[in-house]
Amino acid sequence: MARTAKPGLKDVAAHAGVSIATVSRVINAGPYVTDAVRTKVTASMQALGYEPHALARSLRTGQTHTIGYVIGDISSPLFATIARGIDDTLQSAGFTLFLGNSCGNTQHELHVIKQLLRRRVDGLILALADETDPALRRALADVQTPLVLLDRDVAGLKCDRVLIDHAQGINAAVAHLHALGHTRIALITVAPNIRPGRAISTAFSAALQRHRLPATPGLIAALAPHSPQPTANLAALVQRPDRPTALIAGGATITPAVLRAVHELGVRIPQDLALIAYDDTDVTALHSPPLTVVARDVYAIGAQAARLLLDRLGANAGTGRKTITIPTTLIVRGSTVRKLEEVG
Amino acid sequence: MARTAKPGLKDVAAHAGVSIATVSRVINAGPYVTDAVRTKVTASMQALGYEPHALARSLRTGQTHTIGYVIGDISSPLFATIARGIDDTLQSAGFTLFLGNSCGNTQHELHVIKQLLRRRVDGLILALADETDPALRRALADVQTPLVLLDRDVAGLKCDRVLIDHAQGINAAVAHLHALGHTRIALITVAPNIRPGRAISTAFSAALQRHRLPATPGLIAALAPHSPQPTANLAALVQRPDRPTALIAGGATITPAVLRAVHELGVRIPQDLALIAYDDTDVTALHSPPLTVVARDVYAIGAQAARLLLDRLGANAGTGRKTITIPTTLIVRGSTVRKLEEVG
DNA sequence: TTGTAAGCGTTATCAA
DNA sequence: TTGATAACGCTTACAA
Repeated sequence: MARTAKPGLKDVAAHAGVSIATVSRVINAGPYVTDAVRTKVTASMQALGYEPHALARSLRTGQTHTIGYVIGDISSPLFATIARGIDDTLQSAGFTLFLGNSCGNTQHELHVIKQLLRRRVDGLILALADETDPALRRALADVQTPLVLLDRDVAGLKCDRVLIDHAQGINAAVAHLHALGHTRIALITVAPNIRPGRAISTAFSAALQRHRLPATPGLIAALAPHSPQPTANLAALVQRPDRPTALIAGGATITPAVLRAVHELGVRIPQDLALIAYDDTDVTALHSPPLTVVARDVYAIGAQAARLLLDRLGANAGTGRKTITIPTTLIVRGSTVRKLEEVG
Repeated sequence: MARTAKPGLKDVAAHAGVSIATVSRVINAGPYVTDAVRTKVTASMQALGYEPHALARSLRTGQTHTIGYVIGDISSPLFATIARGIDDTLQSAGFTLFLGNSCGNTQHELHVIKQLLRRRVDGLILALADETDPALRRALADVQTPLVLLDRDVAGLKCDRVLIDHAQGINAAVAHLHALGHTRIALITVAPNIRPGRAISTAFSAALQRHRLPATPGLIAALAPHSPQPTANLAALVQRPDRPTALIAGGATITPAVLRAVHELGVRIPQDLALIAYDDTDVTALHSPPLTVVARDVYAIGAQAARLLLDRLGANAGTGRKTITIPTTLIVRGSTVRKLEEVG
């Protein structure tokens, strides 16, 4: 009984005693099909366990109903939530998600993107590892497939984007720390070759200025992802004669690294150092003390990106790039304010 | 200059002044091609920016060089690491990963699996949300595509598997606690409708017996993923007259939930309760105190699963199901043993 | 309302 | 060593 090859349209047609065109019409809910024929064909499909061949269909129609999502660092705490946002939105539109991990390597990233394009994904959602890479920028410029960038800014590339309003959260963070009396505030954030690194640094400097706080040189550090440096960085910061009394860990991947450094060096939070981290995750929420964080609706990042793509693929395509901005907010917790029992 | 449609074999052939068959041979490094022709064709491909159409190729060859990875809970801390293990292994073999998230819903899971099969993935790696579901089991039985199960046990399904040796870690955990003088040990783990839930419960009971410890009823609780119950469960445990002095949180998704409950209830670790959690993640390592954990090589789970699949797809296919077992080890940290300064 | 047949971009078989 | 040509499984004019 075991059929070796999966049944095709032809087999169903033969079984039902109709032409393959008719079967195709039934499958695609096409017009001009008698109810009698429809039920007969449906029965045959069931009987044979027919499953449509998506590849053949795509070859014919030019649409794959797939979206590629490429991220530099799949172990980022944000990744899963963004992916869920994308996936949920896509599923409801009948699209399937294709995942690509570039391991932070731009060359590899380029390879993955190329692979996805060969599979003719209908769209691409990208969180590039390095938006400044010339080869990557050249390659992206040629891409005809709709693109959505996640908090990235590729010079000269016209495409939809979902951006994070880092300034909002960083402003609130600096204001909060200033209000608590901190004047020497340090920042450790990601490298400036992706937008978050630049946006956060810029926003931080601007905020200091606005609060008339000194922008002490050396109090801003930019890190490569998964850098082992936080310990060294933090050690250097803590040993300065004008040691900062507060630190902002600017980036979801930066946060665990900084926390490890904090533990290794025995720095007490918030007594020795007030700490504001990025993103409301298990790591920040379950920390002792719970961390004050700059938070954002991570799920929405994915959902909005998917929506942008679906919009562009739809009939209401529209022209011109669209940009969606996700706000950030400050959630105050114990890492910046001592608990009552500790104060008393 | 902007070509609307991507160039195909035909265009390259015309540009190079050869037949499409020759171009195809060049692309596939086929035999019987003059160097002169090869360079000429290669030049044409470059000039036109030719990219092979993976779908058309797959339709012809019957191979997609894609693997589907379906997981019940994409926000599990294990997911990313497993995916990296799979991806790294696949990449080197020229395969691309297709991601499917079922959100813990079996019906949705079935849909996702069907989608992937329609896209003709060459293999499927599954971490099912509920291995006991009859509809799912029936569907899987019909699948001709190679399958690899991740720590799941579907009755009657013959396929390769990567299993976790939970007994090893749980034994070590119970032995460790017993050695510290604990006699009333509780377990909170995942539901028994997936293998980890059953394996962990069974191993736990067996370990208690081996250590001649009482298997007090009510000290074992099984939870649905993302259940809000841990607080209630833990509260109930802590209020018992014979309250346990130690708790094992059996499952990577269980751990954060239990920690939240611990914090909410103000239970002190390890003074009020010794705690052993699952998996060496940021959450467990950065906790205060750092958690004693049952750990496993999570990356290897993915890597081995991918390897099983590649082996089965290769010429050396072999027959009979293969099972790879990943060991678990106990990493002792502060959540079961007080730090010196706290003791002194 | 249904059937016939062309073609989507490849690979692979056969001749030349 | 190369070229014509038939599939792969499907959708879609166009014919009937």
